[in-house]
Amino acid sequence: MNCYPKNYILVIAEKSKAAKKIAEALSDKPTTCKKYSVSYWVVNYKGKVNVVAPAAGHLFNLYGDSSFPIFSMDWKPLWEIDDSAKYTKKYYNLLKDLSKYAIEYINACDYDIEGSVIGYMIIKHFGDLKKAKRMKFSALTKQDIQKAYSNLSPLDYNMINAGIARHKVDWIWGINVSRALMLAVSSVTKKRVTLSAGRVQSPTLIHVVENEIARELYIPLPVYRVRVKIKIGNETFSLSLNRTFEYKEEAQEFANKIKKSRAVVDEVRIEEKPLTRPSPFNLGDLQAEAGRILGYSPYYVERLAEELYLDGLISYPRTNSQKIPPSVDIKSIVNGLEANFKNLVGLVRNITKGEYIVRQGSKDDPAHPAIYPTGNRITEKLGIKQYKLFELITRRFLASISRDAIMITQKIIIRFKDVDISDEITRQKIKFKGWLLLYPYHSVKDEELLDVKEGEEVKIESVSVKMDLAKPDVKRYNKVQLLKWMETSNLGTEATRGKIIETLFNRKYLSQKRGTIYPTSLGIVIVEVLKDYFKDLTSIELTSKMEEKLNEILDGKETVEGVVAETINTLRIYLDNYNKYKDQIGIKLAKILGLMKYKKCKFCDLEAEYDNLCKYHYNAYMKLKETLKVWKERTKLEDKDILKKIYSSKTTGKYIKDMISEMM
DNA sequence: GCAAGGTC
Ligand SMILES: [Zn+2]
Repeated sequence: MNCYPKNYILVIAEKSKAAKKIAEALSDKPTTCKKYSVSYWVVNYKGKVNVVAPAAGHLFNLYGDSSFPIFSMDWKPLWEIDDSAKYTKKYYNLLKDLSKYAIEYINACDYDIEGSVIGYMIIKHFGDLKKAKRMKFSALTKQDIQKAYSNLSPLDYNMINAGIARHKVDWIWGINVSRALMLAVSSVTKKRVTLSAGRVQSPTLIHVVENEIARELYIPLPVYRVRVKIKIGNETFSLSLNRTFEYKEEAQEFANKIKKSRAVVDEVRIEEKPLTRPSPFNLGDLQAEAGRILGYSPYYVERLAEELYLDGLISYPRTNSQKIPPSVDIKSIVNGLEANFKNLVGLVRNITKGEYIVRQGSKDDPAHPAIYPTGNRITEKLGIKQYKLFELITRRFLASISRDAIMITQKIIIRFKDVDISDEITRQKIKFKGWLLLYPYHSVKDEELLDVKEGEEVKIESVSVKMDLAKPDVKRYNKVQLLKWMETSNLGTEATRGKIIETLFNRKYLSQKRGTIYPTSLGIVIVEVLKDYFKDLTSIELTSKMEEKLNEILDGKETVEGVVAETINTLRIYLDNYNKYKDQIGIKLAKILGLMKYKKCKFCDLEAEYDNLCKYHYNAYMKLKETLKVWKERTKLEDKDILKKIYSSKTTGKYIKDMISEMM
């Protein structure tokens, strides 16, 4: 068919892969055409000529001049305003050209608010909104696409407006507060530094900072436990009883009672339990597992997965879904994988006898299924890191369609008759390995069961009291754990979480040591400034409130103008206050950036506020004094010995250790 | 130059 027809229906897809799928669903033999080195397709469908052409995500973005504050912005071609998005120019030009001779437009972008904006902007700038329709599909399968094509709706203005409001709210908050921070510094120092704040990045930074401060102020408290060595038949076991005591005397008293008690095997419980196979990956799970197993950072995983997707080896990776719909032909995917993963395919056939049942996860996505291998064989040579990720995705997919493992657990309940206390010994054995063979990245205990019978006598060999230190309930984060926190806090999307974490590193708000994330002094001060002057931006509630507003727009109860006006009003109040304290903020930031002299804390780069200590080290000192009293009461030890014990514990926070080093 | 969101 002619690549330059006239009077056709222009079908706009969000990306090239989707355009191709749509064309193939509408025709068995779509004509592939190319312009500006971008492929598009011409098909005849139900007697009409359709041209299916791709965008590349957003081709338009918000732009405003460099004034401050700034509340007016316009949509501009992305390639004009962002040097790193020059590649969008060819898609822009293609859609502009193809719009000229179209008589109808169909927005066939992903069915979510961003997809609605992407298609709307293209039709608005190049085509005719009065001749536009929306196509709604939830999977890029032939049936879904054909069904969607025959049930076209008018343009979904509520969704478009919700998307536009999202762009504007983020832009207004982000650009203005970022400029406020930078201008505060430059007005005091005449120096330009890049600083930023935003709806997603700022609550994420604050979470790291608050977590870190709590962790570095941690002081373990002593607890006492009773350990019992017992003998059943010829075998000895060591039990650490669950009960904990604050005071050594209490623990000793309890230990004496145990020592005098008789003991017996009260019950032997043997159970068979499935160890459920995992669901297929969504992007967050893939980033978590690739981090845990391969040591890759979340953003790197997203980039590699994108390449595998473009190579045609895996399905679309930026998805939240853990489900694979029945329209996906699992059998032929497994057959296809045989070329590159002969052993794994052999294993999965063996385990399942060729009957594959996907273990569907609970999470879903409006536009895409879970990540799975397409079954295409590797044609171009993959780098080793890419190959490892592909193998991980393949193994996870095969595990998800295989069978649950079966575990046998044995619980031996030991009862100390005279004190009426029970404890247990547990053993577990793998009866059927199932998916564990395909996805061998969990250490699952496989032990022999014990030959112990109910009513058997238990000999108490020895009883002792041991001091333990309580474990902290705050843990430092690595990138993957931070990304998972963002996910559960509903911050960012699949495509942006990894990138936003990298932004916090690029701003030098965060640093990393052996994989563990620490906030820098600059990060800590940025958090202080945001908490004092732009409180809304410090909370994840800004996102949930925004989403409520977007839902109101979706329900037709609110408008873009209303939401934008509300944002501006809130921000204006903050900015009025900011103007009063601008120099103070600038000085505070300039100091930590090394642009002004100041008196540093004896132990860190923050400003000394209490004699020669920053407020965090001062807090550490106060807390240590209080905790010392508790320790003394419980252990009856000398201060010096207590400090030594606290200092030598791995769990003690750094601020606390700094203060102890001062006192010893 | 600065956000967050698409996609490469
Ligand atoms: Zn300090």
